[in-house]
Amino acid sequence: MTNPRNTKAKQAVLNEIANSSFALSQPELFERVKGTCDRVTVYRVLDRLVTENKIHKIVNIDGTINYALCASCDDSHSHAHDHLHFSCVTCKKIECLEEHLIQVKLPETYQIKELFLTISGICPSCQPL
Amino acid sequence: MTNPRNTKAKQAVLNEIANSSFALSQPELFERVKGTCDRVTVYRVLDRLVTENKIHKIVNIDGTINYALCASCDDSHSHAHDHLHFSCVTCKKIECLEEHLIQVKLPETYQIKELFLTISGICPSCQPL
DNA sequence: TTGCAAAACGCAACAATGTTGCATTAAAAA
DNA sequence: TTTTTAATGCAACATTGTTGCGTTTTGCAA
Repeated sequence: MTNPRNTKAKQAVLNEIANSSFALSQPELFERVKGTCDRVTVYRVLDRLVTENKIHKIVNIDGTINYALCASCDDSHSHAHDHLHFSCVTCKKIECLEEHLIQVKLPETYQIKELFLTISGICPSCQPL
Repeated sequence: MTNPRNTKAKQAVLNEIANSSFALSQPELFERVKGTCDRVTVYRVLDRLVTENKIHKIVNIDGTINYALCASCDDSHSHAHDHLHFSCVTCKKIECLEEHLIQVKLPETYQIKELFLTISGICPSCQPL
């Protein structure tokens, strides 16, 4: 295993992700760390952070890829994302709902590896009165 | 409401989707109807078919977008895709498992619109002995 | 503290996927 | 058959992501 390094770009990207209440895409992240590093670096930093289990990748319902911290995750175990994501159609934010675990029964001829559940709708902050 | 027309391109695309046992992406579809119509037309045809509720869009776990018929769907009702998709890590094919409906309970502060569940794993055809 | 190996970076170029504008073609209704 | 306008082709552009390579910087170790 190679030694990961702590660089300015990595810190900046991780910081933005950590301080955001919702998942961010690469373009959104680049916008926020602009000046700190190159566009390509953001891609590479994100790949590394995912590999290091610092962040995880969320595919939104429209196919866009977003990144978020995972409160329940630490470096010591591999990621098993059997929790769900909520995607708000109003504010477009993506939340992890880690307390909601998913269980599905399939015929035994299917071997399940991972579950990806995203629910679209209106989040609490965007509810009309 | 405008009148949809039945064109060669539309028939060709729909035909490929109907004759495939798994969901196809735009590039895959274009490859299969090459010669019949332009690349851009495939995009437009797909948009129209989705609007007309003839096919539905599936976002795969890697963010790629695929299209499939929905056996249980007809033109008379709006699409509610509360069934799940199985994405095989071996053959890369995506299947609709329409018999498996999903039910999730969230706090009432969340207003649910649609559910997107994709399970990755190994499909029956790709199981090792 | 300084030197060094390689991890990480910037930049340029490229690739894949999707979108838009506009003039032309062709469905399907009159 | 004529007419209307949905649909197409083509060219140009936009966005997102990738690759190669020479240069910089980090973290370790002398």
